[in-house]
Amino acid sequence: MAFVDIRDLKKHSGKTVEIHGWLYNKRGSGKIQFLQVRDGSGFVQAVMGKQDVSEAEFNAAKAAGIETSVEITGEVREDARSPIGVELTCRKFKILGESKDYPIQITEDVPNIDWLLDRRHLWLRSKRPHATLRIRSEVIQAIRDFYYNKGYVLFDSPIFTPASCEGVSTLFEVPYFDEKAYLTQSGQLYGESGCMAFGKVVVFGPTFRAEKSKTRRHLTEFWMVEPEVAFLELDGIMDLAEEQIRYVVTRTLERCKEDLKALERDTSVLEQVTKPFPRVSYDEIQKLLAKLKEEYAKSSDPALVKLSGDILKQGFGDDLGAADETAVGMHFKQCVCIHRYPRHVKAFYMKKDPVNAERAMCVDVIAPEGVGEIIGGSQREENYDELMAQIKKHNVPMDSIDWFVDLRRYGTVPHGGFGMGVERCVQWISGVDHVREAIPFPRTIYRTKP
RNA sequence: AGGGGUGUAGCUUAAUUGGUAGAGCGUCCGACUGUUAAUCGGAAGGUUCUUGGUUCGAGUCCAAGCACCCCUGCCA
Repeated sequence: MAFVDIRDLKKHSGKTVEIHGWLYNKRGSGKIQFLQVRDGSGFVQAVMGKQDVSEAEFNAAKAAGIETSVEITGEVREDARSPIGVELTCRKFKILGESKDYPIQITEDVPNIDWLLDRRHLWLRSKRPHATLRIRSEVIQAIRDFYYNKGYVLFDSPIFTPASCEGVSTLFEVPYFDEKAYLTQSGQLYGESGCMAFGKVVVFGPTFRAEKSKTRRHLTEFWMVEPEVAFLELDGIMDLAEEQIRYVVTRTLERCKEDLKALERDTSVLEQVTKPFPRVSYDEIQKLLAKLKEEYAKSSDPALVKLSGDILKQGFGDDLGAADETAVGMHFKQCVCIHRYPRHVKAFYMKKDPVNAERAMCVDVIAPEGVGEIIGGSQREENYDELMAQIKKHNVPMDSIDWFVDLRRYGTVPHGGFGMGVERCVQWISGVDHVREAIPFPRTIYRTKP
């Protein structure tokens, strides 16, 4: 007899089937045992009456601890009390692997996240990480399908790189035979060479940042999707970013209903993703923020008054701060594209705005609900002389980037792309508080284990 | 890197002015044939983060250290 996935049990109503899995929870008496079994596809209750099985089987079930792995044969029976509509009447029960004193309990008193992350290899079995990581899986598959269906070539960039792509951020240095290498912090420069060969490429892989960030938005190792397209200019880049986010969110809403429900995610803001994203320039956003700052200062809500104090802290001409992004998200209640930031706060490879030399042809997509920046992108500087000037200005070491400059020497064209942080996207969609819940084994400044 | 905070049983936590470290959950034992985070009865479980100091007496006060969390900055 073949094992049946718990999610498919309803199709076998009235029949005798075999399932295997782990005891998620159980309760019972001297005469009946209620065994909650999970197999990764779903949860079902197997009901074991004392007369249904041998005495040895009954006693084994009674003594089994949480997370014992089991094989159960039983009849699938419809029951209105079951959350999945069916139960199993247990006929045979076999223990595959014992489990005593399982450390993680099902409880209202949620242990702190650090304690749980120390046991992440086990915590993965619990409902909350299970739902979050299923959403992650769907998000990643949606991203891959989106680009595949649009004819993009999947273009893998190297993990070992010679030096900084952006010049400023801290890189992880690793010994590389007799030399030094660095773990990539972006595949973009390689993506740019890819798009000159294939037109439309997408880089999708892990990236590493050695910044000592200690916030709920940062990881030292995270996954990034980076499309790069030849002949695409800033408006087209915003179109692509918007279309991609819309596709990923609507598809996850459709296909992960149960997981979102398990996480008690209010999806009303996510559903706004079908509307066009407001596109606001940096200069316009400054005016809006000044207005919001004034408005929030008068609020009776102390949280808004505090936020008001933090808005526009950075001053005009500087990058936006976290409070600014929160205020923008609160105002629009959906994703917003902010474009044409001051050039001096952005990376060297971004194209100068032909209308205002102080501005860069770039765009950040800010997600609402306090998640902040999930996409950063730009049209790239395609002019050789302009690019060289920027490289010098930013002190990018020429000997590690000379190959990149070749792209402007041999048939340069307008082009651009963006990077989206997969974990931040998953964090937003699933509504989990911390980006570390959005990846199976998070790496942060103080955590490389398990 | 800067600012703020926390550390008591496996987990969540209480402990008045410095005066016997207590509870809920989990675990173990027992009861219960319809429980859904079951219920009821009982038991075990503590170097109060570490070291030093003040005191008749320290979970509580002081100092140093360790660990982690949150926020800011950097970014995705």
